[in-house]
Amino acid sequence: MTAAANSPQTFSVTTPLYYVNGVPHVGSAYTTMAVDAVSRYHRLQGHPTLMITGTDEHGQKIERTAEARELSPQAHCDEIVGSFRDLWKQLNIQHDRFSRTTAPRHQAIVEAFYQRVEEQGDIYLGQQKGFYCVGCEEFKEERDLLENQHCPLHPNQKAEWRDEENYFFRLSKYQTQLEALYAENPDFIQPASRRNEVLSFVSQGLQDFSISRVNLDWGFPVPANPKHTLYVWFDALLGYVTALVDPEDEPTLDNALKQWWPISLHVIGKDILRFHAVYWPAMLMSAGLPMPGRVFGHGFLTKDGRKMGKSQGNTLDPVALVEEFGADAVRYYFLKEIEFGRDGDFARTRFINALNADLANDLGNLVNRTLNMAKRYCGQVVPPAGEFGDDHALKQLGVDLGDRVAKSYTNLAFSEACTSALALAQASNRFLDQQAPWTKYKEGDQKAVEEILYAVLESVRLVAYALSPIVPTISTAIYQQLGFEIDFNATEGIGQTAPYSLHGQWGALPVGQALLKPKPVFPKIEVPEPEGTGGKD
RNA sequence: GGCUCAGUAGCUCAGUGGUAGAGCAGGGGACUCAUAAGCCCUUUGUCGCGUGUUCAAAUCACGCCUGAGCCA
Repeated sequence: MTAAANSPQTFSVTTPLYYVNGVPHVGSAYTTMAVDAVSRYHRLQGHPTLMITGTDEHGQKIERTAEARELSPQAHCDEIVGSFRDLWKQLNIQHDRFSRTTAPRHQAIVEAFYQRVEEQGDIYLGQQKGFYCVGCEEFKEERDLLENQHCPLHPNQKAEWRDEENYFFRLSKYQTQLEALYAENPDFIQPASRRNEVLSFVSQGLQDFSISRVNLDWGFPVPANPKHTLYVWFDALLGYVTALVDPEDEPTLDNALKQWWPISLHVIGKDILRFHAVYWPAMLMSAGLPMPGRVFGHGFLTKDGRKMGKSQGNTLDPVALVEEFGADAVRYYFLKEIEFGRDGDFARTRFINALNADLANDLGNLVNRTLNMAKRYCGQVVPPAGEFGDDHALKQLGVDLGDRVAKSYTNLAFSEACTSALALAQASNRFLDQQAPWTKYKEGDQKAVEEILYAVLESVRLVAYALSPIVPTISTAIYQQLGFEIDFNATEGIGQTAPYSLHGQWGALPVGQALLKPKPVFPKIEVPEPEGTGGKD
């Protein structure tokens, strides 16, 4: 086992590789927005950052879905992959890599990895009997099935009886090592509630799991025996490794691992925790690779308090949502209103309320009123700062905002980051009303007006910067109105043009900088008609 | 069935021994730089139910109810 190749500052992070059974749902968007936000934060810090997303395209379920659509599996996948790419573009996701498990280079990595595991004696041929749910791509215990062998998660599909030869991975061998991993790295699985789940699962004893299927063509053949097709999860997890290979490099394990391994953080939905927190580390142990830094299992989304699902007719289309409200609104709602790690709900009125209150009223209007005053009272340039004591209402909050927010982003506490940033905007509104620069201006106290406006403009800047990983377009609009030529959506160099070490501090706004004409950065969302289906029953 | 977590104002949540808080929504007021916005004030709670421990419990213990999750 080699030492970690990447430096402590390097940050590599993944979303799951999404299963292309259908077009992306809002849960995938949620994970991806969170990963994008934390990646953007690390780029601001100037850390070498690699943000990985992609798609998982093999398995029986894909094969059958494609068949039902009268398409080849590859044609089906290509089409769905397109809809993922489109959505990420609409949501302003800055991924560095998009890993597809059907890529030929992925096969090379999978074979190399398989060989290492096999050389460890961790793969053997065995017999697998049981009911198989194609929906889950998993064998089920009979007691876990409903009547007539229907899977509870896929009640419209009957689990299929299988009695077949499968290759197995010797997971049982790694029980002790896994338990040591969890004990030595208490933060390996987050949040803590998820960690407890995994601990209790592992403590019950680990069984080897099957890593191949017969009667399935859509996947990679098992190298030692092409009659078998590699189990979709075994190949999907390795998509993270494939993603690390530079596009111009040969797809070898060495090339994959040289710069970005180990992955700093895997962000996943809680449904696939076991694969990432148990199977995946064991596979890596077998292959002799260093462990990833963290696995974070976030919560699920509901809509109007109910589970989402096509069969219930209760879905939330992320594409429609972005088209209606824009990327920043969607990003802000999910990252601010839901504590990352817990389950959360989407409700339209709550969505509109939150955005109007925070982005339009507290922040947007603050920017607007302040710039208007700077235009009117200070010749549309950043006025002289004057001297601020440490007891200054805004400076007091502003001086450590950068550090607090940094901590929040590191912990994936996006909601907390937003609340901290917003607190400065709210304090600024209060400050303006207390100081009433419009009155002081009429009284001819120009110096006081300038000091007040500088403090507020600087606060606004700091808030915009702190929120930029979450609402990059709004932050850019604010920054540009403040006279900066900085674009938080620029794909390169943001860590140099707007480094955290400078812009994350109080006082980075240059005196005399020319301001632009104020223009609303986030128009208030008008509610059409309160008519209709209220909470009556 | 076993284990875990949650149940606090209309909504989202904080509060882990000293008789309840925040944000949003709702109501009222003063102001005017502003996206009718911001500011100030403000209504509402058997803190899921019951029993117990304690001078004192939302907070501890036990039981129950409801919801969510894990148990390959």
